[in-house]
Amino acid sequence: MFEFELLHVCRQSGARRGRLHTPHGVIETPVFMPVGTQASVKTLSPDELEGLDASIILSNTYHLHLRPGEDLVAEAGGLHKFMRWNRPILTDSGGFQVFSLSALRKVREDGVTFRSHLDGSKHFFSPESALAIQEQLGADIVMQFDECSAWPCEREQADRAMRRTLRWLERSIAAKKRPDQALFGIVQGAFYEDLRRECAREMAKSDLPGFGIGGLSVGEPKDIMYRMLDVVCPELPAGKPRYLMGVGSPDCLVEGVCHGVDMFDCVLATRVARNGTVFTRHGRLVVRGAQYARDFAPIEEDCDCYACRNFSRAYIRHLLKAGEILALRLCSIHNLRFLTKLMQDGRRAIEEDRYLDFAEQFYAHNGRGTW
RNA sequence: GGAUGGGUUCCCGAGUGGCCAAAGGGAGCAGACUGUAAAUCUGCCGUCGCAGACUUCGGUGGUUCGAAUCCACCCCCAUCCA
Repeated sequence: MFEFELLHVCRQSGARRGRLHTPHGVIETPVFMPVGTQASVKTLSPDELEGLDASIILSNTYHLHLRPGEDLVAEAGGLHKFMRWNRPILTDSGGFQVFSLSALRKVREDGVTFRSHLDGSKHFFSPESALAIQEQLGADIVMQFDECSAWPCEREQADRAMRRTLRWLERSIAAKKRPDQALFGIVQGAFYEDLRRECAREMAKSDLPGFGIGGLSVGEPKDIMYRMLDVVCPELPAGKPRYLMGVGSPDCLVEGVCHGVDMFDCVLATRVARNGTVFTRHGRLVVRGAQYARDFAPIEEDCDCYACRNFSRAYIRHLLKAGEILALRLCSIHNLRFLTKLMQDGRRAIEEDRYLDFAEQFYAHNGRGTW
């Protein structure tokens, strides 16, 4: 029901080309997964996402638990049916929300007590409850409840969070009931190579269908993130997918693939889109900027997305300035298409053993580390 | 023609003797954004500039140590009455 095929490893770069089989269809990897936190990729319909070649999307345990609640989603027939998305879904466990809403939480061994950002009410998440919620939601891939640490992070704290995450993984495995869902562990260890290595090595002992790499892209320099990937990936079984959580920008995706990553998700594309910035092969373009007021060219001349095939920068800028919702949709469509296309092109480059060339060509135009 | 209320920095609008280059919005410009508390947030927003200086609150003149604020006249605007 759930299977990962490692189809090819690029002889030039070591980048991996794979295929992930899930109950709701096949995912070609490397893949970028759009984020639909509250059972919706902001501003877009499922039809539009399919048109963008999104093969899997994310949703979120924490947010859906608070609203509308997993019982309601289950009553609706599960998340796929509820949001009318028939392709695969991955739900994040809420570990990251606990991390990013740190002011409202208290972490202990049994789990985390936190306050809802919506109404201040008190809630408790444990590895078992986070998994139980995800089983009710019914995603194809579910993530373990983990403890994410910050940048920078004291070694002692990083060590504690990493070991706790390992223990929480064991509890998640023990609590898991649905055989049709794939449970991914999440490698932690902050920015300490030995902690990362140890965590990955320990996790690799569990026969998991895939592995998340968490706690990265939380403010550290990119080189440090890449070094962590180089430490972690060799420890993970080659035949299982690796998911770099919360990443990222176009350059991070290109580079992440070089370091052995198969799956990515990030809100950046859709968030910056709503704030008037679009991705292009020549770097980011703040289409909201005054310099585009009379620019009647599309965002990207040869982009096949709906926004680029039909509208000019000047028009989109006008919509942005005027506060029209269409602007947010057009920019989101473009940015997501940019990333899915980037992955499509990357997959072909891997198959043809020229991914390094592909990456270098990308950097030549896009700049390295501009995001 | 008469009565009343008004004219403030791009717009709206507060300010009725010094703490005013002038509140607050809006618009504009720029920046941020990486497992989404985000159609959000931050900064700038009279001119030149390091300090600081200079010009500004319909116009002109006056009172005062000092005026966007008080007085006189004038010009506009709104509403009402003829």
